[in-house]
Amino acid sequence: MQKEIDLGVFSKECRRHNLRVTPQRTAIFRELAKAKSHPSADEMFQAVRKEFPNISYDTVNRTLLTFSRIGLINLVEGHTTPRRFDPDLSSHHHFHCQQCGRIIDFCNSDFDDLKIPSSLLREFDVTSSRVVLRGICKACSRKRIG
Amino acid sequence: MQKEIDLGVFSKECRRHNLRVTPQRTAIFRELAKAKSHPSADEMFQAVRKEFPNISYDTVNRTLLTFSRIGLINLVEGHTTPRRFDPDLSSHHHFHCQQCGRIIDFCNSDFDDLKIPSSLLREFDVTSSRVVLRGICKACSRKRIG
DNA sequence: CTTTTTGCAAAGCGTTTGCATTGAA
DNA sequence: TTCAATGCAAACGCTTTGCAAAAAG
Repeated sequence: MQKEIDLGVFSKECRRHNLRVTPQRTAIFRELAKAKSHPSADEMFQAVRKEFPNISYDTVNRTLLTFSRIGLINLVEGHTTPRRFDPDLSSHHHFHCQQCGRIIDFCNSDFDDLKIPSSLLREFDVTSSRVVLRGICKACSRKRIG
Repeated sequence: MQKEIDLGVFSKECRRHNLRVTPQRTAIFRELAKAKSHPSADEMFQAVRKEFPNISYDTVNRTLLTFSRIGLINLVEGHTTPRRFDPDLSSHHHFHCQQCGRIIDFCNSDFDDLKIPSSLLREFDVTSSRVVLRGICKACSRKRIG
């Protein structure tokens, strides 16, 4: 089940975004293909380091941010710091702006009533569900054009 | 549109969880009712401080964590630190365990095909959607019983 | 040769900890 | 009177910054 590593796609994407193909970036890209579900920058650093002992944490962290910026990987939403608290306990959904980071609430009754498959209910004790959309908010897309 | 403040519910919930009703907690609870969408601990600190000048950041932060633990408020998922990266670009969904913090991937084709209302598409430039479930994972619920 | 990228070290930001003091029940 | 909650200050974890040296194109 090992993901196939396509270095051609990698260097093409780099060129498309005017990024240089360095040994460090290549090593990080290779390691991502082997990565377990949702690695942190530090986990990636520890892994890449084995193949590339002189690489710095910094380069790994910056490269991961670069890769997520150009869409080679994604950032995963989580309940981490700086924490945001939500006093609104009623059912609602979230739009995350990839540009400004804002999280905007919206309501949608279809999304409130999602049927959670029984296979999932057997595996998890589910207490809530939410639809999370990502993209660019109105304010940011105006800035891009203007 | 000001949310109604029910201090009765508040003190009942505190008693139910063996938490003492202190002036600090009451002030924070009051302020939460006025809060704009997703305040951070520091934003809450700045707000509560105006009514309660001697309160410490610490108390505000700890109290917010306590409130979210007993379900008086929620934590909001976001793309914050420590960051987690996802090399899997194919459509999938997430289960967040509230106990251990793990994020578990699952696939579900119904969730892949959610119809995003055109009212939302007019407001946002949506690039991806995901269902995020919260609850307790199998491993953690075994620990609770055993 | 030019411009990006790298590695390092220091700074930064928000959170957490340990502990003595205070105060709710 | 007891035990939880508070406030403070220091420690901590992870990220970011500034910059000189190295390397890609």
